[in-house]
Amino acid sequence: MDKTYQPANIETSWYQTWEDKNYFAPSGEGEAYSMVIPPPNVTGSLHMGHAFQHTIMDTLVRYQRMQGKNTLWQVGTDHAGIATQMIVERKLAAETGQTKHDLGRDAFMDKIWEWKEESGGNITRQMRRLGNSVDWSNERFTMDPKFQASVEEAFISLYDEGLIYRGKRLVNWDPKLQTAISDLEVESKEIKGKMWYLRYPLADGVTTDAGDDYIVVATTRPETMFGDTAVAVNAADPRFQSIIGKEIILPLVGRRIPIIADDHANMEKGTGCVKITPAHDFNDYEVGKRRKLPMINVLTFTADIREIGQGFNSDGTLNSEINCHIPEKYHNMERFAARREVVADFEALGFLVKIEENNMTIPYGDRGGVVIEPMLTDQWFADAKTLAGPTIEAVENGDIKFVPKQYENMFFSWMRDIQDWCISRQLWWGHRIPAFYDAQGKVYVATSESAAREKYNLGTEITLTQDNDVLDTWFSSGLWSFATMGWPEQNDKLETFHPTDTLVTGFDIIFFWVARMMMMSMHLCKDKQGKPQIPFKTVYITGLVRDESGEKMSKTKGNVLDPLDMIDGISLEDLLAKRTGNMMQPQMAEKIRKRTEKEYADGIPAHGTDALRFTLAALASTGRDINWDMKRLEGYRNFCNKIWNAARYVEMNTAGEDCGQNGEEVELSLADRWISSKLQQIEIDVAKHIEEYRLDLAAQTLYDFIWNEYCGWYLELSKPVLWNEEATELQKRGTRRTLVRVLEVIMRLTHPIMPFITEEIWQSIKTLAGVSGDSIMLQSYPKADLSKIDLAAEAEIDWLKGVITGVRNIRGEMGISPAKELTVLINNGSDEDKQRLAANRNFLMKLASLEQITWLNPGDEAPMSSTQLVGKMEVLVPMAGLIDKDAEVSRLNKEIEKLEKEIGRIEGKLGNQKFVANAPEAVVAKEREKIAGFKSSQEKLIEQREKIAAL
RNA sequence: AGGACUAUAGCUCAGUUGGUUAGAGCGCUACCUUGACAUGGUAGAGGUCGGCGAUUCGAAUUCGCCUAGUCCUACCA
Repeated sequence: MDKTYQPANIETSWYQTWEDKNYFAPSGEGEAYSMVIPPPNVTGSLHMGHAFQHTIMDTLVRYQRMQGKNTLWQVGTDHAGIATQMIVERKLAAETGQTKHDLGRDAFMDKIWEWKEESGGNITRQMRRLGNSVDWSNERFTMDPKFQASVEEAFISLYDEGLIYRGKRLVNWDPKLQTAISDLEVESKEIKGKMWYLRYPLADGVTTDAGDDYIVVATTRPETMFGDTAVAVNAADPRFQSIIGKEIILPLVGRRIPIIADDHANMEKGTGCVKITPAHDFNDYEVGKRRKLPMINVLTFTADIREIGQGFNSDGTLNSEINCHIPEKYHNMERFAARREVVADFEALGFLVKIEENNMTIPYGDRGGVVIEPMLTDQWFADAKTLAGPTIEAVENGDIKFVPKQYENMFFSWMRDIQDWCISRQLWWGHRIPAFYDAQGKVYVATSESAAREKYNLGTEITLTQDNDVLDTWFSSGLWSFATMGWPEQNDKLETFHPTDTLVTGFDIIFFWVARMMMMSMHLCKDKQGKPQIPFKTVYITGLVRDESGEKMSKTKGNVLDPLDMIDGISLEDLLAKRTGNMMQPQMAEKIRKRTEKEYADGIPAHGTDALRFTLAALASTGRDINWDMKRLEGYRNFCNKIWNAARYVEMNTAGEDCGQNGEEVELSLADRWISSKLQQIEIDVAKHIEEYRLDLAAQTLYDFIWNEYCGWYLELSKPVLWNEEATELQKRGTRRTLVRVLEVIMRLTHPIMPFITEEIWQSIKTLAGVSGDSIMLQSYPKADLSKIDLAAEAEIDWLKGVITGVRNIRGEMGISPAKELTVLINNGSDEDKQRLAANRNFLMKLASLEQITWLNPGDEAPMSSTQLVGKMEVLVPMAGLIDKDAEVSRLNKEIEKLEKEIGRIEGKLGNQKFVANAPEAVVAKEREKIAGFKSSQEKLIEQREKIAAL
């Protein structure tokens, strides 16, 4: 073994071995345990959030595999419709200046597939580097033909049941991407905007009660006024009673529109008069439906002003009666330019009453980043309300559990108020909607044109054309848990592994994905009793990985970290290139450069996969966001090095030696019995923490045991045995056997979190430990043997540690060199102390670095000494020539003061009658015991201090 | 506006059913190249647990209010 831990030397080769030997695939034996990976974007790359989730998933699946389960971790990617199409469009524009329309649909699709081939390996490469034990033999992609068939089947059966329908509705329209998007893809942002108060003149000489021949409406979107089809006032508003039913003449356009009464108009807000534009505002749309108002769409799909509006009736049918005139100067004008013009024209007419500053929230597309436009279009919708019902029940009755539980509330609040889901997208990259239209626009839903003819009995004289649109990516992702396993085909895999056990994902996609997967699975999959099948039993929600100052990592902020850079390291130059290259907002580059140079002046050194995984596990307290801390990563790399060197020590002392592999007789030292005892407790704790999704506690438990107990104490305690020429072969064999066996167990315990280093070490010591097997991956997870718990040994080691630490404390405080071997006297010891001293003299001499230990009997004269207490027993280090009187007095004072504080605190407690009367007996007794101990210690130290001070 | 979460050492975080001398890592101080490891060892320093109040014999832990921050939902003519 190398002297220092070199992760790069071991990681890739072990992964290759595991994969080649197909260890990741289900074993086919034992109880099933399954998980599906949240499918990442096929052309994307993994960020820290993925690394975090993948570490959790891999730890769970490796743990379950070692528990003997038949484990499946289903892997795959999704096609990420909008994101991928955008990238390829941008690439195309940059390379050839062409748009997708220049190429045409088929040729453009070829370009996307090329891009997928080119960049699609990224993710899977990263996953291999992260050590993820996914079942590569069953890798899936949402655009694979088989998956495509599942998507079509789902769509068609939902349509046939009436749960999918098509309609002309107002939807969220992204004018940049020119597609509809769902509510969830809209992000609200606070913005300082303006409110314009516009005068609308009353027609036919009508006046208001106040005598005005106009009314004033307030609006944040003047440019939509071309599409106004009414002005609403509240029926109860005394100011406008007399004009309800009258008309106004819409400025700039000249159209007469009615003044209607509707509760939507709030008397307290604005002027009490609201312009109603049903084709461009969700509230107005509802008003329009209630009041049967016509709708006029005045915007193009790129959100420019149309040359003439499109008129519709409130039911969505064409209305050719209504005047849709738009003044020529506005034709094809961009929406915000049009806004300025409308305001200017109103001002010129004297119709602009005032402008107010207005704080408001504006909807932006989460992908395109431009303001979303409510747009009247034909779209496909899924009846989410109906689909949601059973999923709510499943969470209510505990069939599906969220960890942490508070996310259930979030889930409920959303599901109980769910809106129909717009599932069509005006994109090319995705699953094309399996719907066909005849010349009259009548729709036929089937997998293909010929299937449609057959299903609907259509003759060849009828021409059919397929719907141009594709499905929302989340529609296909919603099928992920079961379509990856072959649904609609009923097969063994589905039967064995569905429902899956655990889903690990982030809270940000609970609605996008988790809820949709629940809806789809419960509607489309039924168990043998016909009961809706849930997709997973537990949803483990992780927090976000943020940067060191708590900010979200994002490309625009330039604070993104690639998990592989943490593993393999990266130079500052390369990191800068990564962060500032190919930016959407190049103006940020300078700021990012400065920040990166400051934080990573020397780039990032390599830490290895195991250290990264251990860090992520150690930070994974459930549901909490993680602020990434590079120092912590360094600490855990050092931990790996520690393990590595401990293993070297073990190997050096056991290789070629008799370690009792064949069950030879051994004699176990106190330390041997103690470490074995401790190990049992650790085995219980770690398994419990993993089962409870507390990987942070599991990691902490392992860290503490390995570093502080095994390395810190046990390895040191093994030296006096192994290096003692007087030790018997039985004793040496006992210690060697314990050394190597405990290490072997530690490796198995730690393997789910740190797969590589544990495999490497396990391989090199397995024979010494008397075990065989091809890989640690396939070994069983350690299980505690309660018969090995030895409380007497633990108590005796505590005593031993007390004496050693006592001497070391004197040494440290008094500045005595560790090289100086000390003489120690033991005073006021009990019979038990005497016995323990006799039994452990060898350990004490070595670990406390002593020259001599002398047991003082009652009446024996003790020299002036520095004192440490172990219980009632005094550990004395003679001061002569070594220790300064004043230093010792001040050391004692420090101790005495500490005890004084504690004694005062407990005295207060015990002096409180209510405490003594009400607290449980055991608690009171414990306090009494404590204070007695503190008092006797304090007395001894005071006595000692007086003696020394008197010198 | 409604809801959720968070606030513990200089920093990043633990603290399970109320009873601990409130812990870990990093950082800090002093000393140490002792035959696994300086990516190390030994000994230390450092916290009135965001604030106020309540319940209790006893609160970091339970409850209420407040402050700060993060997030979600809704509304904004």
